[in-house]
Amino acid sequence: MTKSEIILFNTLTRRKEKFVPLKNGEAKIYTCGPTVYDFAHIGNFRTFVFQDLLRRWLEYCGFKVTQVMNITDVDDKTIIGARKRQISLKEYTDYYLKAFFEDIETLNLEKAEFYPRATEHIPEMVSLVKRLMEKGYAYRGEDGSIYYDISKFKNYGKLSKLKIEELKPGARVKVDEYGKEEARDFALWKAWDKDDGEVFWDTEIGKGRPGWHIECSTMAMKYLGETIDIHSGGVDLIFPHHENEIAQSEAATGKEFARYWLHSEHLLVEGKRMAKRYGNFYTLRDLTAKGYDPKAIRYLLLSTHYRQQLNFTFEGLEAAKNAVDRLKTFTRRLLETDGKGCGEEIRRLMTEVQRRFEEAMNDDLNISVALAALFDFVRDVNRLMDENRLSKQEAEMVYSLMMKFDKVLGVVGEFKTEEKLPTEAAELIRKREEARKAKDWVTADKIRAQLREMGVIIEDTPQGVKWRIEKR
RNA sequence: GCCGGGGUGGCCGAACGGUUCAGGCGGCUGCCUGCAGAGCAGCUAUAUGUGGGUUCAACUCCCACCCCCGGCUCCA
Repeated sequence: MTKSEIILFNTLTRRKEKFVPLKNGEAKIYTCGPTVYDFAHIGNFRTFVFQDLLRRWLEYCGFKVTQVMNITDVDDKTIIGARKRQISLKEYTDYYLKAFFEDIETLNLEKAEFYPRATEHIPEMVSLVKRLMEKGYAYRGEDGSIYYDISKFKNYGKLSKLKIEELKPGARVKVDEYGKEEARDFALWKAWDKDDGEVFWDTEIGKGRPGWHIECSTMAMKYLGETIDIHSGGVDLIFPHHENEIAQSEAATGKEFARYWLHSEHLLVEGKRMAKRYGNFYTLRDLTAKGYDPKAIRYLLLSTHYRQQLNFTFEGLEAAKNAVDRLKTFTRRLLETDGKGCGEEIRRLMTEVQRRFEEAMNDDLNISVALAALFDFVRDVNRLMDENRLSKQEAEMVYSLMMKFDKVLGVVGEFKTEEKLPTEAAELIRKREEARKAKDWVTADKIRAQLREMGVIIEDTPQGVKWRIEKR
């Protein structure tokens, strides 16, 4: 574990706080996941990548992380979607859930320990709703739905810093649409109506389906306990979603629900809010289909501090790709290095970069500063290699360090040194060398182009010709 | 209307009351190279939305204004 401590910005207090987990050395985190009604878009992934970075940083620091990411597979959008396609809710959400898991892998997100689905936790939700009714926090509305009476929860608004009284005149509050007593109350359990079709559960509290917020309270407590260390999601979830989760959970248990609340800012695309009507709405698949490298996308989403709005542009994506290439090229070069050795200097540089990287990340995941430290290091070590002053053994140490950093960043990946060169490529390289010896540059360049077509990249260096296979 | 966040070089993006404005990307020049690639070195004019103020010193603090983004029960 790193000696210095992790500082995180807690939305609850609106200040940076030292992270002290409930249980020494363990971090229990709940990260709000996707509603599986469509392919997730890059805005969603900005948040998921942030949550991944958080998780990886905690692990780097030696914490045993238990992460829960919920899967919302029953709500208005999923029900409507399934109905449009005339398939069951499960069939519909399974499809998008599978796609989500594929996307997670594409973006190199570490797997959470649990991905609970709302529909698989109905009994637990029902019992939480019952508990809230027994304690007098919930009531049944005229329509048969069960609502949470926010006036009963004295701390309502503590996360979003909204005052109940000021919620009322809000322009977007639809009054009297349902059978709630107060427009601001929210549904714990929605009574079945004909638009729900076959989607309902017959339970002790009636025929219907759960409200949105109850799943998170229920599943967080089931897998992580009544008080969790960190809860996170996009800023848009602060209100009402997270506020309501607090109200439900804390009313039921009388205990603090989550100690640290972390929220990531939104992503803009070309300076604008991402929306289908602006034509700037992208899923991960849209981008990979255009040929963009997932590692570059990950880097771009990662490289801006999570509490800063991130402006996603194709120019930026191009830049991200080049930055990732620089790290990759550097790391690969380490494997081929066999110089004289520089002794103390490399140790000093390694100590320095680790110190800077860790200090930056510990400060509320200040990734920009951490990356700056990393790139400084890359430049310094490149210079050592240029001067033939890095030994094989030293290069191996640096390579291990790069892998350690990449365990956090997830953009470089391992290099396989013993990739097989196809025999025909080997033959071409031999021919090209002959041509070069004879200073027949035309033939040499032709063969180089030919190899490139085959996906074999040739580089002439003072140490002889080097090749690598570039998969596409 | 109420409440937040932000405006930094060609682009992205840190920092902070005071050493060179970090780092990345792009462009240019040089070194290396048959060329290319990679790398290194240097350059990219007086950067911090505007106008005031505080201070020996402000991008950093204060005031006003302009603009952008967001929250105020769909939303990552």
